[in-house]
Amino acid sequence: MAKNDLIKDLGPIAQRTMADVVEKELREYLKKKSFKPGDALPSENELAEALGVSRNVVREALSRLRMLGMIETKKRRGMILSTPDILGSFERVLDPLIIDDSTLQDIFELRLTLEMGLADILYLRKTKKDIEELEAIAKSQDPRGKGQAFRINNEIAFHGKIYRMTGNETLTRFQNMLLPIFGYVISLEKVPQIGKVSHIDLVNILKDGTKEEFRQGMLEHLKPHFNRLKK
Amino acid sequence: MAKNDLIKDLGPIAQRTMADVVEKELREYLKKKSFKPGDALPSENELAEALGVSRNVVREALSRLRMLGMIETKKRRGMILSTPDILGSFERVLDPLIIDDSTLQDIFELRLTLEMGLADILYLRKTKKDIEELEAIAKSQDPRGKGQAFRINNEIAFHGKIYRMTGNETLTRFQNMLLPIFGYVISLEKVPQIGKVSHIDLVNILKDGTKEEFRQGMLEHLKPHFNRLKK
DNA sequence: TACATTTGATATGTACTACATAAATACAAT
DNA sequence: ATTGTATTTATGTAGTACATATCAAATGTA
Repeated sequence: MAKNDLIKDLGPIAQRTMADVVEKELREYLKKKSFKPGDALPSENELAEALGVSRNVVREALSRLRMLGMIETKKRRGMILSTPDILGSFERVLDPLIIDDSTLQDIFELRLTLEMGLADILYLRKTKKDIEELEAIAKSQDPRGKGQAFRINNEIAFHGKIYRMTGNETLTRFQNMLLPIFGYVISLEKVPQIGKVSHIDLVNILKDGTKEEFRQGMLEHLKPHFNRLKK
Repeated sequence: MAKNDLIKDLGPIAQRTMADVVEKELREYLKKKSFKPGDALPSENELAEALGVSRNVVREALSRLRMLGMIETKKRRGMILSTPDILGSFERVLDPLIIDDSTLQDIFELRLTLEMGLADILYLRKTKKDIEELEAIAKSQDPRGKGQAFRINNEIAFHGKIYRMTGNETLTRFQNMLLPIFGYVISLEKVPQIGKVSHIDLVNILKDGTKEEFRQGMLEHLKPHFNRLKK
């Protein structure tokens, strides 16, 4: 049997460390006991003894949960369960340089999907004031290009404002995190292309147009990106 | 000055532990040296000595990076940088029970946004075979309710298939993670409501209809959820 | 009694040591 | 050339020790 086949059939044995096990164990423990935010956890020593591992291992596992914001620790008081920032952990990993190309492409498409799906919530929440601010941003953007960096900043300012207009903080933060990826993928293209519908056009649609018109306008605006998608 | 103002102005001093600092330090180190996946890292002892902390602290920081999939460790060989699973960390935190209500609502809307934005990529990639499979799923679903659990499973199967049809693995996994949240928020409503457009209707649109018709159909299908959104 | 101060106990944070274990390397043997 | 053996090295785990912050109780004071 060829070596490649062997690798395919067997693969490396996943060797889990005690810290891995304890992390999982703790997570299940928290779930099982249905701890609520603010509830106190047993001390590190108690956990270590109960699990039959060294305090060291417990601390490595706790360190992970702490990073995710699932627990907070105070000296003497002990540890309490808290409500994690769900995007915090995400943020740590979103570096274009360490993400594989396939996933980068996926994220690129994910962002396009969000952009095309915004219209409904946007039209539910947009205010006159918001549109005025968006217009100000769009007008400050000279269509005559001043280089790649300037163009990308424009994009960020404009689209970022649109997300903020939805009033959805998680969504806004999320798209903000996706921006570097998006920018990275765009930077790979040789000749930057611009859609037929400009930012100003979109603002005008937001003023008088319907949801459907806005969606159509956004599609046109993003057309160059959609055109690059592979079937 | 009232106490609340004080808290607002000053806030608690964020007491960062050495592990926090080392984690950040390591992350910057990896970035600065522009390590690529597969590259070997210094040993724990070397890192500890260089940073002037105990090996213990270094291990707590490394444990976090290991959880995120940023590094892999093998005995004797040492540590190597690897490409993290960007959704892996996300998954760990997505428990409806520990997320605050405001964020739950945000995620609910995020999922609706994705659903409404899918049409373009879906129409780019859908195949005849996919539609047939989707139809099979839709037809196996008896519209006469068999209880909440059955209805939710139907939703998951059908919409899950739609996401898979986009060929975007990250997107598919992402929505799969959002499902528990979505289900949880829905379960809070007293009287379950069903949109005018059924799954079978959506399949039929996919067969013959346009992108815009599909989007309109999806909007109708999700109408009960959209109606619950607050302005 | 009410309030301020001191003291003690406790849980986390950090350091250090020790050893088991796995794995790469070199070398010997069949 | 493949297999077996010894050595070395880095991680994985255990355990001890102590600093530090903080809660709680005890003590002192008006």
